Amino acid sequence: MPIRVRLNVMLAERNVKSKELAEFVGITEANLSLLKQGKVKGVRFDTLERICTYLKCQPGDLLRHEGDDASA
Amino acid sequence: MPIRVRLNVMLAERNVKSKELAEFVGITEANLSLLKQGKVKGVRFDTLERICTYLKCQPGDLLRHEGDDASA
DNA sequence: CTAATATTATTGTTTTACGATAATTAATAT
DNA sequence: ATATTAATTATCGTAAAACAATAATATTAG
Repeated sequence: MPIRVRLNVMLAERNVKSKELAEFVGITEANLSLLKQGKVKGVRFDTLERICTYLKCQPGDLLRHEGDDASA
Repeated sequence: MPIRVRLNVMLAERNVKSKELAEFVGITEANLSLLKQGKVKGVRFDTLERICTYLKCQPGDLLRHEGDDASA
């Protein structure tokens, strides 16, 4: 069970455009899109940090580890 | 304000040895130590995932973004 | 349709996570 | 003190991948 990137949800909730976040973070829209779609294998902390700063959230809001709960 | 890696705390709380976590995750003790000390610039999701699995925790328990609260 | 936004695709570069190893430094006994 | 264990730090090397730059498609909205 992988780590799920919830950036998509966060952006939708706050009605933040990819472009403005990408500009603030300092990465291209293309790469931000890949991150949003969960198509990257990892993330650098400085990138994560800037995203958190802009969205005023914690890494835990963006990254979720699903599948270790024993809720039957 | 950077991302703080709280792995150190988590291991201490659960009394987990670096060696056993390193073996489970599939990385060397040396690299796990670097991650623990916050001396890496990023992390791969599959590594993060295995750590979360072993510690039965969420990424948010391991990574914290500090310094964006406006508690005056 | 047009226009704005977002995704995907390509190519290339640079960064770096990580392995492998060894040495050093704590701790924890004995 | 001295083993024994655990953890950190240090080198060197490599493979992976984050990222840039760009262009081509979607997707969505008017």
